This record gives sequence, structure tokens and C-alpha cells, in this order.
Amino acid sequence: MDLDDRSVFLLSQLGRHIADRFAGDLAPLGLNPAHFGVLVHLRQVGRDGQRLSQQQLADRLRVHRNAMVGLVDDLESRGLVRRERHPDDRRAHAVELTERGHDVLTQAESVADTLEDAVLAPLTDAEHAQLAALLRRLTAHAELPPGVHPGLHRRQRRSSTSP
Amino acid sequence: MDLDDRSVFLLSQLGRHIADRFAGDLAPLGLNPAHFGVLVHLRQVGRDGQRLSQQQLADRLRVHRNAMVGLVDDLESRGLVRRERHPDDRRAHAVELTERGHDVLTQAESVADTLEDAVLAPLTDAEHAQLAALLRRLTAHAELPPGVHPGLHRRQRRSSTSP
DNA sequence: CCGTGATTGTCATTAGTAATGACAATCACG
DNA sequence: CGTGATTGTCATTACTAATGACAATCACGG
Repeated sequence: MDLDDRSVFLLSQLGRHIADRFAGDLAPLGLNPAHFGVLVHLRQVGRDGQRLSQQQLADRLRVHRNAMVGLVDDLESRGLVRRERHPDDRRAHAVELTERGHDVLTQAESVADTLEDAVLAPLTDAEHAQLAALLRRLTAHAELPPGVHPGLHRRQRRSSTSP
Repeated sequence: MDLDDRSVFLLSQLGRHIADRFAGDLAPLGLNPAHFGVLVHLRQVGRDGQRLSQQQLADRLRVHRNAMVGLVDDLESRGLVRRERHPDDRRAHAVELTERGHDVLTQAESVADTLEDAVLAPLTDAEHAQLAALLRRLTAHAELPPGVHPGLHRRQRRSSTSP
């Protein structure tokens, strides 16, 4: 059987292609997909008036808190986020988007828009909607947490066979 | 805008999820996805009566020949492939599937079938066909080489920002 | 109020993986 | 022949991810 006859292969192939392209398109902004994920989540919770600690952020994005340190370091050094004292817990830092962070996130989303247009170019609007509906049902069934990319997850240290 | 409103995000998320699950499901067979890709390609060319050198195999799968050494080493040590003298070129090794390699590949494909059933469970047959047709048009437009997973590609050494 | 154990953020260390370079053997071709 | 390219291999390097340890702080019971 041919690999291209399997929808799972096509999905994986296309998904990886998209991820690679997105990473490449994002690089000129000084961001990688993990940075992008952090920014998006920070804006989302900011809208709700919440302040997240690094730990909470790490839990939501399914990354280890040790890794979150580096991500926030990167973003803070570029002035996209701010670490403040957490009002309720002096151990924790409240992380929030800066004005500049908002701007850069907007640019990053425009990159994503462009990529989406390029990848979905061969589909009509109706077909695009059809595809989106199917994909949403699949992600729901797979119980993928909304807005969290599995590529950010902590990879488990494997013993014998590896990618 | 919510990440889940972007088809490219859903595709990437789902594709990664599938790749992770496949790698996990394949591990008990002592294989990783790269091994699987090699086996599938070897069977394909074997059907046409061809014999491929490691270099040719590496070119087709878009991996570096240095990396192919390790992949073939793994498979040969498990008795799934055989390195023979290439009839036309004494520098090259003709790599081919063994009987056992065929068997294990069959098992691996059954793993893939099971995964496909699980992932696509919420869709009817008609919807599945619809999805497959859409995906095929997208991979064609993206000029993704048929049957070659981008995850095997040599990653370029990046200077500043990284995944 | 004090002490014991957990949590947060950080850093240093380790382990694992991927890219690069170098090599001998062989080829291609003049 | 002989010069330069190609094949497969290995060693080395560069990088990334995982782990462990740490001080500061919290939570909670006694």
C-alpha cells in the first residue's frame, strides 16, 4: 500500500510541512513557534484580565517550567513581555505582554495568515470551510487541547529506538 | 484570533499528534518512523525489480547519506534488510528487504491501519474520502514529494532563533 | 509562632541527537 | 594513468533537551 493512500500520512506530511514553513517564516521576526504560542496565550488570558505565572503558562502550554524560563527570557530580552511581581505570591512572576509584544504578535499573525492563504490556495472558500469542519471534529475526537501544539510538549526521554 | 480558527494550525496540530502516536505505536516493533520510511521505499523499488544504493535511498528520502548509514545499520542488525555488493559499482551497497523485513513491514502497516481507524473514527466513509481528496490537492499544490515525510529531511543548522 | 514539606523560578550539569569533516575505496573520463 | 568526483563509514563537533540541585517563598499543622 502506498503511503499517500493513507490520510494519516497525508495529515502528518502536510502538518509537518506547515510547521516547517511557519518556523521559517517566523524566524525573521526573531521568533520561533514556541515563542508564538506563548505570546498568543498571554494575549488570550490578558483579555480576561488574568495574570499568569510562568508555572501556569508552562502547564497550559504543556512545557516544562525549566524550559519556560528560557522562552520568557528570550521574549523579555526583546521587550515583548514583562516579568512583574505576582500580587499574591512572591515566589512567582506575573508575565504579561508589552505594547511591543502586541505589535510583534500582530505581525506574526499576519505571517500565519499569509501561510494559510498559500497552503489553502487550491481550495474554494466552501471547500476550506468543509476541511476546517472535518479537522475540528478530528481534533476534538483526539482530545487535543485547543490552541496547544503537541510540538511544544516535553518529549519523553526514550531508551532504545528513537526518531 | 483563536489558533483553532486557523486550518493551518489544526493541520499542524493534528499532523504532529499523529506523528507522535505513530512513533509510539511503532516503538514496540523496534522501529521509528524513519525506519518505516526506509522499509516502505525498499519494498516499493523492490517491486519494480530495482536495487537501490544507500545514496539513492538517501536522495529519495531526503536524508543525508551519513544518516542513512545508521538507519541501514539498525535495520540490518535486526535482520530486516541486507547489504549486498552492488552489481555495477563496487563502492556502493545494494540494500534490499529480507523476508523478515517484509514481515515486520506488514506488522508496521497494521499499526498504521489501526492508528488511521482510531484517528478517523468520527468520520463516515464518505467524509473520509472527502478529506482525503482535499488533502491530496493540498499536498500536490505544496509540491510535497509523494511518500516522503518532511520530518526526515535534513534540518538546516540555524544560527539564532530555534524551535 | 515555628517547623516541615511543597512550590516557584533559576541555573548547572548531563545525556542525546544532529550536522560536519575527514577518510579509504572506487569510479569516470580524458 | 591520473585527476577529480562519488560512495560508504567513522570521528568529531555543535546543539538541544532533560535532569537535578538550589534559594526563596508559601501552606499548613502543631
